[in-house]
This record gives sequence, C-alpha cells and structure tokens, in this order.
Amino acid sequence: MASANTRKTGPVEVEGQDDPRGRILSAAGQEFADKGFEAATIRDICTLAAVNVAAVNYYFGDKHRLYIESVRHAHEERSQQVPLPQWADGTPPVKKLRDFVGNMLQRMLGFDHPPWQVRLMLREILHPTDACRQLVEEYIQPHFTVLCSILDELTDGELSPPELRRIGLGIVGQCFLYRAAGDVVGMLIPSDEKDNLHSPVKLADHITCFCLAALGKQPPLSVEISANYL
Amino acid sequence: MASANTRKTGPVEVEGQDDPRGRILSAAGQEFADKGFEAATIRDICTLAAVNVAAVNYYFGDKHRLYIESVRHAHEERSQQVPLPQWADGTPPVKKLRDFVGNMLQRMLGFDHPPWQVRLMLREILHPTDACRQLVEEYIQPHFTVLCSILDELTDGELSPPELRRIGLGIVGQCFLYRAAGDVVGMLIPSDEKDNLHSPVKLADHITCFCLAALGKQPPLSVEISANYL
DNA sequence: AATAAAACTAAACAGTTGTTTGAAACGGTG
DNA sequence: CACCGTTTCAAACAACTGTTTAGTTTTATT
Repeated sequence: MASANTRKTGPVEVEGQDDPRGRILSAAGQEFADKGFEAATIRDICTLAAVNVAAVNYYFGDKHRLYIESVRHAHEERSQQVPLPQWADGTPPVKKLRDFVGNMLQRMLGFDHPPWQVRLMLREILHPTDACRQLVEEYIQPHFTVLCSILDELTDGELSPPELRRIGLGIVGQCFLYRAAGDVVGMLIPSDEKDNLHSPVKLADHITCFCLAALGKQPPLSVEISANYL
Repeated sequence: MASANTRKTGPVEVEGQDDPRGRILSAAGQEFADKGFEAATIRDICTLAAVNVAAVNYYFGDKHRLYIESVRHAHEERSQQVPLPQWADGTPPVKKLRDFVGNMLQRMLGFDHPPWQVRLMLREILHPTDACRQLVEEYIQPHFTVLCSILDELTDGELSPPELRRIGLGIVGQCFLYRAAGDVVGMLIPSDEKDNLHSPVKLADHITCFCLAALGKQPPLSVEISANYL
C-alpha cells in the first residue's frame, strides 16, 4: 500500500484542473463549511470533486485528517486572498485602525457572499476541534496582535496591554456578530436598512468612529450635552 | 397508535423525575447543544433520559420535531432562569444600560459554566434551521427592542432608529464574542488576565463604559489629549 | 374483576456511514 | 515490449443511523 499521505510539494503541481488532491481539498472545504464535520459525507465530497470514494483514504488516510488539512488549506487561501494592509512609516494610527477594520470586515463578510474558506474557519472557531490551535496560532493571533499594536499607537501607550486587548476584542466582537450571526441580525433590522447601512464599508466606518469616540479621538456620537459628566 | 404528540398540559405534571417527555426534552437539549443536530443520536439521548429508543417517536414523532421542541424548551427555561431586570419609573438610563448589559452577559455566560440551554440557542443562531424564526420572535427580538429603547432614552431621542440599532448591535456583538468564540478568546489572552478581567461583572462594566464614552456620557477611556480633535 | 386505552419495550428494518479490498488502468524506464 | 510503482476504480464490509413493528406491561374506568 503506497503512502501518498505526505504533502505534495511537486514543482508545478498548482491546484489545477488535474490535481485530485487539490480538488478533494476544495470540495471538502465547501462541504464541511456548509454542513459541518459530521453531516458532510465522504461520498458527497468525492462526487463534488469527481473522484472515487476511496481517493480520500488514499490521499488523506481518513475523514478526520482530511478535515484538518482542509481547515489549514482554507486559512492559507484566505490569507492571500485578503492580505493585511501594509502601511508606510508615519501613517497616522487613525487611518491604520480604519484600514484594519475595513480589511477585517472584508475578509469576514467577503465582496459578494462569504466564501467557504471563512465559513469553515468560523465553524472551527465556534466549535473548536484539533484544527483550532493551528488556526489561532497561524491566523488569528497574528491579526489580533496587529490590532492591539495599532490601538497602542493610537493611545500613545497610555493604556495597559490588558486594556488594549479588551478594546481590541470589542472591535473584533462587533465585526464578528455580523459574520457569525448574520442571519439573525438580518431578522432584527428592516431589509432596506440592511442594504443601506450594513455594507462592509459603511460598517467599518461606524465601528471605527464608535471606537475613536470612546477613546476621545473624535467627538462623541451624541454631542448634545457631552460635557455634563464633569 | 395513540397520538401523544400533543403538548402535555396536565395539572401537576411538572418536569419531575417521573415525566418521560420532560426527561427526553432535557436530555435532547444537552446532546443537541454538545454535538449538534446530526451528530447527536436518538439512542444516546434515550440512554441519557433512561427511556426506550422508541419513546422519541412516540412522544415527538421524529428527530426533527424533537429538535424544534427542544429549542423552544431551552429558551423558555432560560428566560425564566435569568429574567430581564425591572426598573422603577425614573431610573436613570445609564443604570438601565449597565443593568441590561450585565443581565445579558449573565444570561449568555452563566454563573459557573454556561448551561446547555444557551449553547443550544447559540447553535441555532449560528446555523439557523426551522427553529430559528421562533427563537428570534419570542426571545431575541424582544430583548433587542429593550436595549434600543434604553439607548434612545440615553441619547434623549437624538439618534435615529437605525443609528440606535447599529449601536445596539455593537453592544450585543461585544458580549456575543465572549459567548460564541470563548475558547478562541481564551487562547488570545493570558490565562490570569482572563480570570481577573473577563468575569461577567467586570466585562459588563467595561462594555458599558466603552459605550457611554462613545456616546459622550462619560469621559473618554484615553483622556490625554481628548480635545485635540477640534 | 374485566376491559380498553395508554405507556412502554425488545427486536428488527431499511438505509447510510466511513473504510477497506483486490484488481484494473496508467505512466514512465530498462 | 515487459516491468514496476503509482493512481484509480467498482464492489463489498461492518457498524451505525432513524424509524417501525408487534407485543407486553401499566393505568384508569366501569
């Protein structure tokens, strides 16, 4: 029995039309993203990938290892689909924050409808399995660190790392809700409002302004008697 | 074949030790919450409830209808476990907001570890099925409406309903992250920090202050040069 | 006590699951 | 061509799924 389980690192073997392993990985990602690990069946995956049922066990050993590889494949693809912005030295932190939030929302919500890569990662975040640690270390943790350093720069080192993390989590949480509970959010607000105000770019603006106002880098959202707390 | 599918409304038939239907509902809730609809098996549920496999079909018809009932049962129970606060007339809206956020966090995160009722509802929010509409109408929508009206009162009607909803969603999102992605959050911050700063009551305080600062009802979190945006 | 409806049960059913098998087809090398 | 390792395939496997059946026990009513 040949062991084809080792990762293909062949020269030109890009994930083309004629790469069964890549086709399986892609099909598995979509099925796992849509239905979850248990409900997705190897047969459906193989039908979608146009390969024989036995191919999964040939290339990946078993369903579980296919899932692990499939999560890795997803966040690797998504990372290069929507890379982090690069800023020139001296870029004001306010702009960095706005860019970062917009970038995160675009990565989460996607241009049109969210790609399966994000939906699969989301499943892993919500119900972590073995694939979670890798996802956090290679994908989430680095992004979160960037966010915290932007906030640190924005507040001129006034806040402690724990405070920065809490504020960072608040920003992530606001974006996260739209991604994870998008359907329910859609049921809570009128549909026309959703079209007008809840586009990724408008949302990024709102979330950034909300945060800047809370940090005192921008006038409060409700000006009225904003000085009467003294 | 007797039809026991109609809801028991017997006099004293509280969900006691000797109510098979209630035991099934409770066992099903825990299994569905832990493993999801597909992965939870009727046999496991019945073993946990100490009833025969056929009991599910006898009382509920099939697995799907058991799931629907089980979600309803969950949010009904949770509603009376952690009811909304009642405020006397004239209660300042700032206190109302603080109470509401604390209440929401307590309902989401629980006293000790989160009960299965919340985990089950969370699954339905993340991957909606037929049971979602009912959950939103009877549970989520009413709570969200209360939050928006508090925000309206807080800002003296200065903001439009869509603006209020966006801010409300921001608050919900910050809480939601800790509930839905708690495991990942735990991997992003040091464990001692999690124990100290991320208790429900401390979190409620932080989220409330963040929101009040953004609305100008409280000094900004980072005072320093808070007036230099003019 | 006799009867009938309700509650419960063990056993079986048909279908699907992940996985394995052994053989066939392929592709390059002597 | 013959050889050999790799890849692909149809078929079968054992285990498990939700559901049903036919029979037994319990409960309440006459």
